[in-house]
Amino acid sequence: MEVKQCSGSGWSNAEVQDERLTFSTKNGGVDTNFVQMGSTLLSLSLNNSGPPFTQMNMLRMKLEEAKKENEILKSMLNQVNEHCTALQNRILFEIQQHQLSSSLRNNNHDLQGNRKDAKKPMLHTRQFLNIGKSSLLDSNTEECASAENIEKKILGRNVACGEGENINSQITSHEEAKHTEDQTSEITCRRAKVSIRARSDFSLMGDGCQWRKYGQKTAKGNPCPRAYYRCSMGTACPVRKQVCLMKTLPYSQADAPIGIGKHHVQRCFKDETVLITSYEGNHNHPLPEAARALASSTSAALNMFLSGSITSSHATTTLPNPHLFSSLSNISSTAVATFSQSATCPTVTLDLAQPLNNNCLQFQRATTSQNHRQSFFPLSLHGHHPQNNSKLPLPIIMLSTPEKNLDLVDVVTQAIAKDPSLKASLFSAISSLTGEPQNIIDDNRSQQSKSSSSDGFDPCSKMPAIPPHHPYTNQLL
DNA sequence: CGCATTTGACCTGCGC
DNA sequence: GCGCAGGTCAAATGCG
Repeated sequence: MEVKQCSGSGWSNAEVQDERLTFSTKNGGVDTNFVQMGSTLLSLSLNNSGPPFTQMNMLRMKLEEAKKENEILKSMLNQVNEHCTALQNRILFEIQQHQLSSSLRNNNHDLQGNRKDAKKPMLHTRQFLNIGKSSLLDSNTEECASAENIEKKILGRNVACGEGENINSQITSHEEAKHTEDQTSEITCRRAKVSIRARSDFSLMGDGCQWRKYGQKTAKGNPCPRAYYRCSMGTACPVRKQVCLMKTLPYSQADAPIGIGKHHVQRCFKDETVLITSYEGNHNHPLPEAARALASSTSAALNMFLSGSITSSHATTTLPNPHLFSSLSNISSTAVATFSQSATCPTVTLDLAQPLNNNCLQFQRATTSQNHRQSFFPLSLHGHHPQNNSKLPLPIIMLSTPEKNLDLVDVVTQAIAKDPSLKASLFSAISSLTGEPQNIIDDNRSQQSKSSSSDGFDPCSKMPAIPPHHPYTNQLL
């Protein structure tokens, strides 16, 4: 018996996968040709032919088994990721629902005293929901009932965005409910916006997605036209992207694209080396690896905003994800995320153009006043003062305040004491992240002591941070 | 010929 | 109510 098919480089994949081999035998001049044998026989035969074949075959079989297991694990991981995202979305909207109902209750109470003032906080929520003309809040006497309707809408949106079309199909029996859900789903997917400021030598910011340009407009007072792109990777993908063009060049004159697809030049008006790209909506299709990382971070940033700061109009934190952003900005490997409640929609601005120290966490907050008073709290990520080798590392205020190099606790305590809204906002944000009420100041100290003793603990973790492997659903790219 | 971009018209929201 | 500005549409155009 001789092994008919065994190439010099080894067994073919097909043969190994089928765990069969093909043999040719000659028995008394009668060629039995190719006989396919089971793996057991094969193993015995190979044992007769020598140890190298047996080991190689065993290794290949193990490799195939590992591959199969890997595939199974991959699919399991994808499922877990999807479920995780669905749960995250559910939590977010439950929080929003809670905040909205609280706000409505407050409004109803305030309306008895001053209706105009009571309308203001609702405006943000309403704008966020984009209820617009069909406002459920127009009637004073119906506000309680309207609150219930809004909550239903939010719940429907929760289901729509968190669990996708499967859940949608479960409630098709109620046509009106489905219509409302579709609307609210669209609302959520379209209204929240993530803007990225990135310093780049290239004319295009490759994000791994395919975009189709559908419009261009020149903004008043800005010589740079703004271009509008629609995601063309999926059918009817709702994601849109807009950029400010430095100049209107034909594609042939533009720099070579980094990613897939073609884009126009897009620059910040004040700084022509800065690209400003705004994303809006959620992809309804799987993303390529290149786009997934950015999508996960932008969605994480937005989740931070939606989960903890929906009632505040402006707040900033830093997203420490150097691997992700290094491809987008050659200056800074951190992103300063600015959360703002604009007139039209909540916006998260990831500023990669700021020349920040990589080891610094910047926390910025502004009041809800029109003046947008801002406080900067850049914190050392590694928890120690660069000029102080204290064995007990404490984050230090290093910049932007007159009280330079004061202990974080002292300065934050002062800042919180001076600004009740900051205190409330911090409390809300931290509570939403940890799921439990917290004493900010006390926990700050305890966390710092924890951080000094635990490996890999990031002082940022008390701030909204990007999960290491955020699923790519709920993307914003 | 098909696809992507361009560009003027149209729509919509907001401020006065 | 009106005008403005931003956003979108869709026919025209260009390119491979």
